[in-house]
Amino acid sequence: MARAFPVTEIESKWQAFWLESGTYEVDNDDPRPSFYALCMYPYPSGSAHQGHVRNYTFGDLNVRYQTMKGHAVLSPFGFDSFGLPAENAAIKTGRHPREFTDERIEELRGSVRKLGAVYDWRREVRSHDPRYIRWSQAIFLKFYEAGLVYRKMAPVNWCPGCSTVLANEQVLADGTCDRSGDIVEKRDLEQWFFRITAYADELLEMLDDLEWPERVKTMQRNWIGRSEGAQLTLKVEGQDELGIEVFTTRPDTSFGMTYAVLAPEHPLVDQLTTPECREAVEALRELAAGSTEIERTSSDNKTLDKRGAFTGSKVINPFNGVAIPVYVADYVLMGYGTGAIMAVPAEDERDYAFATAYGLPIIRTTEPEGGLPEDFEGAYTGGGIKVNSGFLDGLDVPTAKKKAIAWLEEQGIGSGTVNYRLRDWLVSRQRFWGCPIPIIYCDDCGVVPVPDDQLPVVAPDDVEFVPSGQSPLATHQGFVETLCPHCGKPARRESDTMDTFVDSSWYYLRFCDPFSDDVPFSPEAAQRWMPVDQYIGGIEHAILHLLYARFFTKALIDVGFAPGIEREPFKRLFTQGMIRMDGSKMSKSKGNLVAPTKYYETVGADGLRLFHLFVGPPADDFDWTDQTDQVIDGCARFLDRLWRLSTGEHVSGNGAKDDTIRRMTHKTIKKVTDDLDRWSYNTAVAALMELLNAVMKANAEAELSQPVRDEAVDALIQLLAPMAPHMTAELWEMRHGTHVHEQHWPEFDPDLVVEDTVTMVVQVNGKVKAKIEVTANVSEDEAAAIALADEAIVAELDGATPSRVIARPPKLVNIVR
RNA sequence: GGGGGCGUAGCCCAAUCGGCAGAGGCAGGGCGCUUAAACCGCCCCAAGUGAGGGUUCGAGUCCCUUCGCCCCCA
Repeated sequence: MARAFPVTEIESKWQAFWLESGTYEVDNDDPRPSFYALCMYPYPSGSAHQGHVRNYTFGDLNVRYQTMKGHAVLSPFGFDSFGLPAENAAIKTGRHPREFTDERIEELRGSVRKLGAVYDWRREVRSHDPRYIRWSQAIFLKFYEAGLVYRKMAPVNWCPGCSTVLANEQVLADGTCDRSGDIVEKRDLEQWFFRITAYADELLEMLDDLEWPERVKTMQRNWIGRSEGAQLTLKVEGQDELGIEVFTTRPDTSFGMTYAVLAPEHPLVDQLTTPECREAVEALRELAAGSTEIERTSSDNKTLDKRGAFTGSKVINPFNGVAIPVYVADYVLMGYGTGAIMAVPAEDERDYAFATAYGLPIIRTTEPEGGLPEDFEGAYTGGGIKVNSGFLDGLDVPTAKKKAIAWLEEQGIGSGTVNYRLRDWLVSRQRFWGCPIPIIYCDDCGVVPVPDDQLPVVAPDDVEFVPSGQSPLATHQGFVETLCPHCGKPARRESDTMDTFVDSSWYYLRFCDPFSDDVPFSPEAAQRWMPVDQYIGGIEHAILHLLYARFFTKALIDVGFAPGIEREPFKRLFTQGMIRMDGSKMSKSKGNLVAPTKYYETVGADGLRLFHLFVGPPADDFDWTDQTDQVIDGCARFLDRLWRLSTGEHVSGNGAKDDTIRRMTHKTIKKVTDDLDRWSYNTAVAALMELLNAVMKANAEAELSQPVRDEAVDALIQLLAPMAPHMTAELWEMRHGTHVHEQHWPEFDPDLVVEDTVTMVVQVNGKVKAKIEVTANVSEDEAAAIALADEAIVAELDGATPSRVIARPPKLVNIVR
């Protein structure tokens, strides 16, 4: 479409200005009150896509708005530059991931600048930069020293075809490798963990006070999955020294336990399996090894009858002394609780399904008020009164729980415990393109941390990427072979790298001070800027990234790296909606991207930004459709109209609309300010359009005096400045010779936003019968009196006495006949 | 299976604390401008809020049931 002004020229001009002038560079000793605005730093995937545009449009609006409100706004940018795509590309092309990554960083940085988003580029951080790696590794070792990092055996996804370890996202839903199609197996490897469970309670409790979307908090609560219950020992029949530790959230149902289940990986399986049962148990273990956790725990599993096997052993239910069979079943996971359960089919759905499939007895121990219906089938998981439960009979569920736990403790066979679904964070990745774990293995000295003066440990450049191998690090002699820092003898380096979530768990702290090389960040700088005042990103990071980052902040404080900062890193979180196309998420992998580039040429970054702000509530998803381009043109048209009004001739007017327009201008200032504070960008834009329409019309009809017109136009430009920064900068410069983004955010005159008179609606039985102009401060009694005196109302009532009059001055009176 | 979100003019969306269903945009129509068209300017147009029930003087908004789409978790 033809534009009213040279879009590209103006946008380049201002982008260069913002970069060169350093307007958005802030020093740590800036005297203004601070505001930390942060968008989740991106994986450098090349040129920005619409998701980035949306994200950085919201972020930039915050940066510019808060700057105009007088804050020193910390607005950093960086790159989450380690990760699988670069490594896969390296395998495909033979090029080093660094080259590939650096190119994409250049590309993304360039297209972010084209959007007109402003950052303090001096603070740029890249995960793969040795200066960053050095501190990721130092933090790892500090955590190790503090006991927050440890090693243990854990299963990994192993693809026999590729003879390599796969990340979870490389395993397809059907349990096959995304590259070779082979069935992925589980293999045990010695791996590194972060002890995030040590912070489970704090991570749960501190959620309450965060200004985050409720659903994100709910997701985190569910992920942590705190449950109170009991742990108890079930003694093996005939082998008194042997017992199975089980965890249950329902100790009150113990009298209903009719069998016990071990996870297939449980260490006691071998000992408890009798020779005649061995074959079936082994078959089941193989089945489980080849299944995903989702398959194993899915409750709509139709093949339950094939998913369990009797071990041949029995254990004693300590509550009633009954011997019950021990099964192995894959619906019990080794990672949850103790890896073994007491099964109560009457009161647990999966136990019920299993018991039904295997013909195991079902004993009900809870009766709801009024009893269960005759024909009730399935598990009853609600509350009620205990029955068939010995000394618990007649108690309600919570009381019975307490009493059962007390009894277990008395008997010395169990205790009340808290269990979490949250597990320790496995950070080992058998990958090349990640932050190397700074550990050396020595035959004599064991596990030895790399000394601080030898950090960073950086992956070598002279590696070959072959399609079907392990990480090139593991086979690179120059890397792996080293000397023990303790005894000086030959030793081996750890060749695993860290999960990239480690990098993204502290980058927001490094942004506070990316200049220091003797500390990860100076405590003073972190104290100055933290916590992040507004964090913006996608809902897909609702659980892992945000949980890990919260854990890191707390742990960094506790190990002494970040004294004096708040324990929660992100005070306010906003999660933007997804962009969908043809019903699915717009993404590179779906191949349904609509590149932003073409819009820069036509409607400009300003037009595209305005579209993203205007199309709907920022938190909602929206569909990119055939009509979208027309809506984008509509946004550009609005900018054109403002340009014309601002640069066009003032029609010498009689001032007839002066009062109306002045009031409207000030109301718009109030409305837009309120809307920006509550993330209602779509309505803020609509309010600006409304004002512009009114001003243009009044101006065209010669009803405005120059000062009123100028006041309105200036307000429009200032209010629009955080949304369409280039054009507003140009217009303001033309009008005032100064920079609009350095102006203070406009303030409204309170006298001009309140109306003297209001239209009061009078209803009879809820139906509008009259509209009367009243003074805005009319009292309840006056409003009722005015309403009842109205001609139309008198006629409507026809002499009848109203049974009720509800007055809500000054807007409404409802008369009930 | 569990948790959450969204259903309002042909389309995208407003209605902030329960008070006149309509702010804004797109599409469409009309008029003006034009030799003509585009652009531009002005005007017009339309739903009773997915469905059913309840609470209330009053429900798009609160509660229950139900349908559809989407997201997260299992």
